[in-house]
Amino acid sequence: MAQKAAVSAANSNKATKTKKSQTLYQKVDNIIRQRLIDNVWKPGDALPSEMQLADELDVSQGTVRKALNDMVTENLLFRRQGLGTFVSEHTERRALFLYFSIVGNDGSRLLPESNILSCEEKIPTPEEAEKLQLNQGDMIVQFRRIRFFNNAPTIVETISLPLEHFPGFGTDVEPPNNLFRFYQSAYGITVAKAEEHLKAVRASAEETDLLGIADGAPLLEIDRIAKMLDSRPVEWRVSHCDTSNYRYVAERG
Amino acid sequence: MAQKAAVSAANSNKATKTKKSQTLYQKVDNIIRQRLIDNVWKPGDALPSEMQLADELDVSQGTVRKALNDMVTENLLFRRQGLGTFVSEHTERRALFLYFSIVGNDGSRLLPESNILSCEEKIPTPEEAEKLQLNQGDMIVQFRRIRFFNNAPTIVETISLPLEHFPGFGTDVEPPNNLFRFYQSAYGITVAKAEEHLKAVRASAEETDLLGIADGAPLLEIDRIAKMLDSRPVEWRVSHCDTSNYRYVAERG
DNA sequence: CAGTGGTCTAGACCACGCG
DNA sequence: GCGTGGTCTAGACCACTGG
Repeated sequence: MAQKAAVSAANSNKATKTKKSQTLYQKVDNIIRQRLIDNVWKPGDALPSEMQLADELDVSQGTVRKALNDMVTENLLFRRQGLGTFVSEHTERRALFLYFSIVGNDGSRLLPESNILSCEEKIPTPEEAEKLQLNQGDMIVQFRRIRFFNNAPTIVETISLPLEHFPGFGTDVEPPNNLFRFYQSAYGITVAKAEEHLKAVRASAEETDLLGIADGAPLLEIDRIAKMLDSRPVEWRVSHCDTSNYRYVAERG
Repeated sequence: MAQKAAVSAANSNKATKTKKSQTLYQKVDNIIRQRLIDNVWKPGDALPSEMQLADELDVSQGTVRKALNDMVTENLLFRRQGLGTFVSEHTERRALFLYFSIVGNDGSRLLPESNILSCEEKIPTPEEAEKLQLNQGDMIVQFRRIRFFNNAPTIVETISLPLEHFPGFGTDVEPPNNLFRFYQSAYGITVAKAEEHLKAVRASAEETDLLGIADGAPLLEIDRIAKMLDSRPVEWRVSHCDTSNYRYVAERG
């Protein structure tokens, strides 16, 4: 029989107060979250059933359910009635709807194709080190690529990664189009959330050339930090988009 | 005694199937939502307690709780332990954090001041009628304003409203800086969500002049439709922002 | 103090997916 | 048929608020 990993050693009615008051379902949440971070359960895997988890952690099914539901709303897990609870994967659809906000003027969604322009390992600039929260001496791998919608060049991207987490990236293998899925399958790194900063900028001479647009045309700059399950930054990406035929969408409220 | 408004007339164990399968808490949700739309409970009001609602609607407290919690995550309601459940208001903070995405380069949040440039009632163009889902013959009120951060002109906005919902707007009274709060207090209209479309555009000659920027400088265009509780559009706003010292922020995932 | 929402439990039945 | 998650109930106790 599996040994019980009770959430709390002493759960008597008026237990001695622990320093940090944390509810039961929060403890359950943290335990499950840690197992995702440790890759105990990998993307695509089914979790044990609610009853099994409740049994193992010595809480009621309702408490497990609340913890799981919270993680479902965070898109870390998803559930299918009659089947089970599963760890989210970075599928094409997920990349398209959760982490890619550029759509056609008619609202159509499509992942653009990519061509790598350059790739190098380098010592980070102070800005890069700060954005990726690097330690002294950490290296990064940085590459630029151009992206096409229906063969029309539309986006120029500069992507920086902490080399520590991505050994051999860009030298042993060609980076694929869907990067987040690749981070997950090749390095076990799951992108859990991202913060985007947007500005309007003038196209550089190089961008003018690459995108085939007028001199000094306006481009939409998307400056994004992507973070892992434990909130550490994993990727810094700056995208410059020609929004003549495309737009960035966001929901508020 | 208040008359019971039971959610379902016949709730026997194996009730005759209704055409649309809807769960109990969804019915409760819809009833409460409709009361918000009908202004039975106004912004700032406290709802009856969970037990009272459960009693009135003839369901358990847990079912009411689930319905209320769903609406809390939608920001329609908020709860304060020991006090009660309340209808959300468009306070300054709400406007700032939920519906205003422009922050300083250092991350500071501040609502800009506004000056009205022009205001008129007019027949909508086909595009305006489509964006606001107007019927034949409906009029709109349209005004332009310029917005300042610390006295620096930064945003030029064009705002269109269906006159039907805003009688006397712009003629009887000067539109204030915080519009959403004004829609709510003066017209009983609550903005519940919004969809934003972003592009990079060149400043027009007029904008160049108003914002004191270089000729043809890039501006961030925010094209937004704001919707009421029942999802009907109430406002179309196009903002052109000088993002030299400010940026638009969004969270993903 | 009484009343509110917040947490937790236990058990029942339903709806779904698969063999 | 069986196991899964989804819904619903009933009741207990806790934590917070205000008078």
